[in-house]
Amino acid sequence: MTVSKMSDIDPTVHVPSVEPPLESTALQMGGLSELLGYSLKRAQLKVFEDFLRCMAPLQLTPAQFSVLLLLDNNPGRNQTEIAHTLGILRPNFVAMLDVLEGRDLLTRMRSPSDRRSHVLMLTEKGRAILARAKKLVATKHEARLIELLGPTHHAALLAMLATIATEF
Amino acid sequence: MTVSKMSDIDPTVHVPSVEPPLESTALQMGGLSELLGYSLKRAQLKVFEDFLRCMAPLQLTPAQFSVLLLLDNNPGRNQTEIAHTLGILRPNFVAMLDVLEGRDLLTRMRSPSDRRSHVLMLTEKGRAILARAKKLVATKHEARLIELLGPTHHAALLAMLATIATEF
DNA sequence: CCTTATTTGATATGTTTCATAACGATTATC
DNA sequence: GATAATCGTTATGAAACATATCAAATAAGG
Repeated sequence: MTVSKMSDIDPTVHVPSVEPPLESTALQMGGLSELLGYSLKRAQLKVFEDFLRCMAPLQLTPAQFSVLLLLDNNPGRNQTEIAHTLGILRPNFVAMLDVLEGRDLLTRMRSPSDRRSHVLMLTEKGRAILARAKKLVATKHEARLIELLGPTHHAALLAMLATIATEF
Repeated sequence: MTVSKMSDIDPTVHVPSVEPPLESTALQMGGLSELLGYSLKRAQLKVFEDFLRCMAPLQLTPAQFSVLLLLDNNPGRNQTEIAHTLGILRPNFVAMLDVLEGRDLLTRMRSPSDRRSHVLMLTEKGRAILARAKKLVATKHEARLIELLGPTHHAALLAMLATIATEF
């Protein structure tokens, strides 16, 4: 509390109304900042923004990066499996793959065992881009976040977010 | 590490290949879960989902709730100011206000001092809905999150998200 | 004053993201 | 062998997000 009590104010003294040079005062958030969802969204937007900046030389969105990373760690999976674990609906995944395949970062191959499904695999170029992307993410993006929060807090934050994502 | 060393395995013993009843094994996340942006997005989606569930009886989205809350704490502000502090672009704010005004939760009044701008104010109904909404958020929504994380972790999480949102 | 610039709410428009229904081809089930 | 389920795909729509522009009102500069 920085405001004086009424009894402290001498009515004979001219108080120069301490707020005049304020250019349209900042708004009261009214507890909005204490809403986890609000802070989550705000933080997420900032983080994605920075991700895009760091990844600008490779022209990869967060979603595209996650697809390449998942393919690299799970070769031979089909579209349904990859899309599902990323929370992407299959119809929307098609156009996404069209773009990545058009950039020659991955290939769709008809599976010999089940000729309905496509086996997804990173191309040589796809693996190269992913390697560079992982370096950029680690050194430019995530490193900045760790620097801001400290490694301990950063780890704690990750753990709490995982808890929410899986157990909420 | 739950995997035995090779030297621990007796080659004469039949190991029943511990993975057979797995229906299309879970995918390797390949470090994706350690990406703050990924976990942030996942957690944010879950939280918003729950917010909508809790708010279903009042039919308020997170964005609509934030507008009502901000108006209640900052009466007499115009559209530009409210929209700006919420990170909403003015053109998109118009339709949002049309809906809320159509539901008789707020009113647009031409300002006497500056007849370009609209002074926004909650109606009686708007204040009533907001009061019920705040109760629902506190008792159903945020309470569940605090129960999941514990009050201390919940507070720490809020603080870190605020740090990211403001200083990143 | 009078001209010029800026601001406010609004419209139009486009892009991106997200969600649902349905189809042909293939495979599984009974 | 008929029926059902699954795969990738297309079509389509709703919602969120962004840009350019407008008329009206106000502010600023000469």
